[in-house]
Amino acid sequence: MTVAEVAAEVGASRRTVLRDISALRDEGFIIHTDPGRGGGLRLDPGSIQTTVRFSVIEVFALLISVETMRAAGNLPFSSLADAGLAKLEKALPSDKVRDLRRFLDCLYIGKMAPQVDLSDLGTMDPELLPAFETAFLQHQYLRFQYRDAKGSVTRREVEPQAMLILPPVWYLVAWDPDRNDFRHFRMDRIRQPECIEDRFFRRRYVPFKEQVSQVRRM
Amino acid sequence: MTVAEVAAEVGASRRTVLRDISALRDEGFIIHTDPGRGGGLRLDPGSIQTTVRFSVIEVFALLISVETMRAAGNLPFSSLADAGLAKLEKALPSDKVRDLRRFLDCLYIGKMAPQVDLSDLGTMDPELLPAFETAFLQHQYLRFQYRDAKGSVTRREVEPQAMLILPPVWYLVAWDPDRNDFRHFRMDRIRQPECIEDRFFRRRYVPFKEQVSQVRRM
DNA sequence: ATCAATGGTGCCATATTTTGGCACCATAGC
DNA sequence: GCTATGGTGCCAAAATATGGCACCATTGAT
Repeated sequence: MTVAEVAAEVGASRRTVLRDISALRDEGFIIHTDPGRGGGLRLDPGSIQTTVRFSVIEVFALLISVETMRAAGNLPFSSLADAGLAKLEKALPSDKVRDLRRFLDCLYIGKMAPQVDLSDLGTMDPELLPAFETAFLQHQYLRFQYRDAKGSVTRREVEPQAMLILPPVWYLVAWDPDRNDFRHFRMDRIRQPECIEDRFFRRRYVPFKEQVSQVRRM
Repeated sequence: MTVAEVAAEVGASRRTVLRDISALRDEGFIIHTDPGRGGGLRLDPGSIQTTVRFSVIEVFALLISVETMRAAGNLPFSSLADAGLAKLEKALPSDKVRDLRRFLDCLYIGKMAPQVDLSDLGTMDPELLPAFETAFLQHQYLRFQYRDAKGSVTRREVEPQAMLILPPVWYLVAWDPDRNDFRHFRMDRIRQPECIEDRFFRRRYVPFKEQVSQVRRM
């Protein structure tokens, strides 16, 4: 298109369109121009940028998802996804980036344990991530309802110490003060999670043995 | 904080700050106010929205990553990630959404084949996704350099028919006209991909057998 | 060589939008 | 009742965007 055509289309003057083009170039759009008779404007489609607005927790969820995928060695087209990730992370306020790092420090990934029963694999409670965010970062106790493999439901009150992924199952690794030992809880079996103001200290969690690596970032 | 304090901090008038607060509320920020002596403003931290600008191909890469993760049954905190995904998809121009769907139609995921040698697992060529986008959506031939398991390098010219994920390895499934059969190419062994204008017809690809499902969306 | 069609820039008056100040209202605590 | 707070309507002033004009550079057609 020529500048005059664009101006007619949007109902602005030639001068304004030229100014807008200059502004768009400053914003990163790549617009080729050909002067002279038969010339005009060409917008590089690859340079089109779309604007997305996220809440902080959404960025958090996306980053954790993709980081986990990377840790599983399963991130395709990584340099492009990386660029997107970098933008996501840059969008987070700096204190939230610190939180994210600390959260990822608690995240471990391993191979699937072959003997796990997947027939009843459910979805996680939507409140789980916000609850984890508080529980892990503030070292607060977590109280929840847990349905074990046999179907019996109990109420637990534990110290969240780590998260363990044995794809496709996610586990909460927590110190159970009642039983004085670590326990693994399948996240899809947790309901009604809530944090308790009381604080605890972090314990040393040694994941099973080999075959488990930490989802680290930078 | 009080409005007067905010005004002093940002160097604007009380009136302007009040106008800006009203605008922020229109944008979805949740700001509680307490009138009367000792009152002031309180910003709900959960309502903070950050603005991120993506190129179309970055959105594409992120969506493919997360969709694949979902197909692998490995998407944690899904309702929150979903909200982020929905925003990402909404940010795509509608013709690109159609492209994305068609691209995902070509994507299959299965269990890891246990006998694969992962010692030389490399990273994909950054040009691979843009090349795939053209090759799969325009049904164009793909030409590339391929280094096989023995290390010998050949040049190929094939019809891209599907992508197969056997985590953590990604394969291009393509019809090789020279050999008159389907061939599987590990994506991390592909270099210098480029599309050729010639078109081909889609062939019926039947992935191995069971254990492989399609990464479908909606 | 000349001419017309194109992008591009500088300048300035005009149009539009934003800002600041003021008066005033409602509410809550002292 | 007084004071400190958020909130609104109004209007003039300040800031910004727009449109018009003159003019330059480049390119292709005549």
